[in-house]
Amino acid sequence: MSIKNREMVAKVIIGISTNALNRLFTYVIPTDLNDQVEIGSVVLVPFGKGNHLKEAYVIDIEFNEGTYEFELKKIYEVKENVSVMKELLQVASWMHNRYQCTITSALKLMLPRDINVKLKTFKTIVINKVQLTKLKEYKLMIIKDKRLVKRLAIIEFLENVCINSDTEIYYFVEKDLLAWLNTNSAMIKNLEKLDLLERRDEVYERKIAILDQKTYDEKFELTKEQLVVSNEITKSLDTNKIFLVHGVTGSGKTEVYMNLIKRVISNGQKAIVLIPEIGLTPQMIMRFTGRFGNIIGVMHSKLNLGERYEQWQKASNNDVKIMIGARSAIFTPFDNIGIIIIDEEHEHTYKSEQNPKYHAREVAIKRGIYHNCPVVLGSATPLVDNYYKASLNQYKLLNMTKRAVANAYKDIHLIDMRQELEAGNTGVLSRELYNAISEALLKGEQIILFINRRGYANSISCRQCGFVYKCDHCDISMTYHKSNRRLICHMCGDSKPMKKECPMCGSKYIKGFGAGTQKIEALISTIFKNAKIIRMDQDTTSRKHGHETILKQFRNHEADILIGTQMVAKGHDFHNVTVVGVLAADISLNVEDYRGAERTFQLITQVIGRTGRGDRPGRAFIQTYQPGHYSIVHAINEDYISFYNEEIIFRQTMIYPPFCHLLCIITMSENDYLGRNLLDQCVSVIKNLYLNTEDTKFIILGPAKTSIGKIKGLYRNRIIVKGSSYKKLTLVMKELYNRKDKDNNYTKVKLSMELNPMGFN
DNA sequence: AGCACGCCGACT
DNA sequence: GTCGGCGTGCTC
Repeated sequence: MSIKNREMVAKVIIGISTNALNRLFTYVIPTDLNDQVEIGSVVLVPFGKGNHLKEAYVIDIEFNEGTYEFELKKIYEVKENVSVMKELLQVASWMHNRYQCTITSALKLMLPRDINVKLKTFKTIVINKVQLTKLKEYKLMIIKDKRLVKRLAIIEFLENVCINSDTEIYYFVEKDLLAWLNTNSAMIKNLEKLDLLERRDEVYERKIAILDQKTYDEKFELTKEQLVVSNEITKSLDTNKIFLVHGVTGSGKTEVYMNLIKRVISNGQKAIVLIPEIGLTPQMIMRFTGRFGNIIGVMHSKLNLGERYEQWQKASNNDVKIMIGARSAIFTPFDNIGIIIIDEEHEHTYKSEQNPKYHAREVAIKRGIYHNCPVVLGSATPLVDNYYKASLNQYKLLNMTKRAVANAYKDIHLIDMRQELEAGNTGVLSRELYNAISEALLKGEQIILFINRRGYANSISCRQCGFVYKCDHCDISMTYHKSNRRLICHMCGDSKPMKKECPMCGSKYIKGFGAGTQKIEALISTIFKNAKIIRMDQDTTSRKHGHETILKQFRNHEADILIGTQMVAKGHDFHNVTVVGVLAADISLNVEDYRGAERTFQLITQVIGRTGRGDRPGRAFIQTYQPGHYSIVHAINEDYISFYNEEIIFRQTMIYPPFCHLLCIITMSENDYLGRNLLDQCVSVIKNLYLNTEDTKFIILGPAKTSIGKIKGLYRNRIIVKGSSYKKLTLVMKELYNRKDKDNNYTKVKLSMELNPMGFN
């Protein structure tokens, strides 16, 4: 028998994301599908007792050696138009190891969500030169026939348009034509029978609104500083170096990105640009489309299935060469990537909160190695971890310290809320901020107020002296629990009693921060009764164009005061805003997370970056009970490096990342005791594990309740394992998952593990 | 994810 | 006896 005739089999992964199925299954490739099945193909296979057709992904193809103890089933169908590139198959397998996710769940990120979406088509009328001539002759034939007036009208219409067009072939959208002439398609069909025109199904291109909006900015010339940074990266375009661009707000990082991409494109390569959330940065995309036109694609969570499919296809077919998108755009099916850019790299949105809990930066670096292209991380407030890597020369640090465009004067006020209390002001607004708002309202100017609720927890602090209850071991704010009137550390589980007086100054003004955006909105509206107030938070922006609607209303001055969470602080320019305020900087500072100082620094830096952008001077007011805290002081002085120097010492002394990796293990269970018990088991396993060696010892914190102790009837408990080796911690994860799977005492307990999570809720 | 098998309690 | 609850195990 010749090799040609030997039967082939495909090794596939079934498209069901579960541990038990995270392995290869073998299917015969029917000879008639031989040409279609390739590595990376998406196929349908009969699976299980019921032989239900399931989606599967072809990982490998080999000859059928016939060494199977069971009868192989056959591949039923091959999906056209979709497949996974070989490089991305590798990425999926790498993700399985790194994040302990199923290969299927990783592969699903690399395919359009519903691969069955058909490209939408619509009837198009096509007329060529020959047909046009015939059409004219036909018109003369029927011109006197009174029964054919309608037909004549159509012909005249078509003819007129053709005369005014200078192409060889003429296209008309049938439904538009019918609407114009108030008729139906029967007439057109008759003309088709006479071969005077042709009706075709043309692919309908979904218009993605954002791609139609263009900003043509004249400024192509780079400033000296932009040029230095751009040249530095250009030198390394054929390496997989990682760059950290630390550029102050307004230093023009986008211009540098566009310059680099221009080079990459002219080399015949492609580019991926990640931004935190499309809804927040439409201007960025508009600038890109203005500069690069129709080779831009977008990919983000608010596109519908059809839109996603089309963008994916365009990337796959080389119709677009630059993909701008949120986290998932890192999986764009590009071959020959020349650069990957991650803007605002410090943003938490780059880490997925669902399985697979991947970090887009890590995937970017992985892809960068394959494509031998640079990865550029940009931020005004780099993640401490990444700045540390730059200090070790693992990343190449590039600085942009100058604003590209001169700014209006800005005026920053740090307000000590303890003094407000001393003066008898117990409200949410300091006198200074109140006055500033009143003045601005009188002048018809606008105000933005931030309430930084993210990561909010019921921390307890003294409004007279600024004291905050912190854990003695973890140096992190403790959380007050009403049930037993104790303060608990959600890192390690240690607790202490809550006293009625401040242990520092003895005052009675010791309590928690409570107000969310809604409550603040109500309070502010009673203070400024005549002002129109608009709120922007997760509740008000969940709809498809939620962000844009609210921001547009505010830009059109349909409201005087905008109250919002951190999302408001992102790159928006409101030229009529002259007052911005952070109502309680302490909320983000006193979170039960070691990143509280970092988040506070980021927030204040962003808020300050928003002021003085127009031609009017801007004023920023930062209210806090801890005006001496290094994150606040350095943010006010716009001094990242001093902040970093203090923060890195805190991380080092307390052993937090980047000086360790954190493995966060959570159990969720109807039975609180059972969940906690499983964690106790985990602790003893980890302590005795062969991986727990003297030189890289694990530090185990907890078990402790999570900050929200019970969600949907399930009690949540947690341990945190600190370790120096990422690899070892993934092996711990694997070991614990395996043991739990085998032990049927805990089938009712859900176990969830994540390495280096962005938050601790 | 499904589906079958099998073990147990409850019931015509 | 048998019906049906769900816990357990397997899927090329």
